Amino acid sequence: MGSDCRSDRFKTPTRAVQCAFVTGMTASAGRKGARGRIDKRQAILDAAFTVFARRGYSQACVQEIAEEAGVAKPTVYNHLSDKETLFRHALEAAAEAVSADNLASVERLRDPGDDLRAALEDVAYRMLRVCCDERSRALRWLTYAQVARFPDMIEVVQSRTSSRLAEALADRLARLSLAGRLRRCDPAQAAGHLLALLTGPMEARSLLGTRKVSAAETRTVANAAVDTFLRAYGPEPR
Amino acid sequence: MGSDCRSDRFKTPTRAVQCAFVTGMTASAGRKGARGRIDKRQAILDAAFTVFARRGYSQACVQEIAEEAGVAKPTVYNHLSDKETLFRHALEAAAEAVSADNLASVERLRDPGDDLRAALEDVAYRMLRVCCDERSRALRWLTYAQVARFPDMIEVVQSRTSSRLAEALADRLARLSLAGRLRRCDPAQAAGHLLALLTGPMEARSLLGTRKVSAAETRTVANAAVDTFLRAYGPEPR
DNA sequence: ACTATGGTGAACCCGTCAGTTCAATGTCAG
DNA sequence: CTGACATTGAACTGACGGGTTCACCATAGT
Repeated sequence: MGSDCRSDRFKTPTRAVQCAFVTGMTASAGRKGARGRIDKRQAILDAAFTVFARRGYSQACVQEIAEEAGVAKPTVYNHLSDKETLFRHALEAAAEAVSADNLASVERLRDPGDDLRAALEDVAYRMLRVCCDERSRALRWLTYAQVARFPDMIEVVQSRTSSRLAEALADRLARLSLAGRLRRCDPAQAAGHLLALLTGPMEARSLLGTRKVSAAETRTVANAAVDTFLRAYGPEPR
Repeated sequence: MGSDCRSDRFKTPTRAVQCAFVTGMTASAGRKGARGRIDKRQAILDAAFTVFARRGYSQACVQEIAEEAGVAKPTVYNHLSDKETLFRHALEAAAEAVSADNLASVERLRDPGDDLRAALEDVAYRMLRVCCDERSRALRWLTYAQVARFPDMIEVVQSRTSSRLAEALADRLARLSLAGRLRRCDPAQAAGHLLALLTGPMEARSLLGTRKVSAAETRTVANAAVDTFLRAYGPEPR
């Protein structure tokens, strides 16, 4: 069987690519059984996000996505009709994953303990980490970059990330306000302001994500934001 | 005479080419009748930004830029060597124009009068108007969208817009702090926080610029930001 | 062993578009 | 008038890439 067509089997199996990029799921090896098809679909979606994040939409070619997924090009089209569908599904999955991470961070405000400032600083740092990691950055970038082509994706992504995060944070701040640990205020506005104080300076420092920001620097940004936030929204002196 | 037409491929971008299109002009148009002595190069750069803003980089074709400028395609290549050069020059000019507008807004803080809050609200509203108008939005969008292809443009644009604005604002805040009208603080951080409080909520409301935000709503955002800012950075009660 | 299912590589069609060439035209300098 | 030169429309080249087709193959379930 060593005919010409089999002679190129020395291609490295890039099948073990990081599926964790989008889904955060463990890279369950693709047993080529009944589940093979599902694994492939997942691998393709993961690879799509990876490549789109690397090249941008128009520069990413389906061939590269196929290679990244360790799959042939026709297989890609077999699972997802075309490039646009690929893009939409990949972004939506990534948005969902980011959302989960964000909500997990905020949840820590449910029991802030005695030291509210410390709790806020902790949550702030975690949110910055999530908001500025590679996946999150790529997601925002891709969405923003393709406004002209897919304007509806803004709504899809925004609702799953910023909006959901702001709402969850507002919930926690409302409780804190009611408990007298923050002054009486509009919790939605307070949440918006806290998030702005965090992400705004962070984006400036990272030059829209192109420059690496150290953990210490991130902590500084987080603490400064919390300080300003507490000056503005902390409990009234009575 | 336009003797430099062919020879300026590598000419420095010296003259900040005023991208008039950004100032709200509508496809100004070198009308074919007036084909005498208009500066074609200017028209081409204006048209380039207009079309890039409309379609994005890769979707914009040089043919359309030529038509927008009222010029033939070879003429475009006669003035600017290729599409990339077109893009870089157009963006840089737009950044320069946005910078000028931003600095003009901040300059109003030089003599804030008796009512600091009112002065800040006025300046905040003006900055929001500048930061969120069509030209500014298109500029940020294009820069962000082409990070993968032209990573260096981030630096070019950022330094002329965000950074320059933040510095100018920090200058004014430093004076106010020294005059006892704000508490003692790091002016750079204060400026960063004020800008974040303004642009963050604004971007959320406008869905990254896709939704129109009314003047009244903009005012609300500005006033809320100033309120929070003054609570955090206002003069200490002593 | 047989067949069905889905995967595979390679070639292919086709549209788009950057960048070029060219002959013709318009405009000015002298 | 004439020559120099920018400009123009149109046609052309070459690259690139989305999407399809097809003949072939590998494995699973029977």
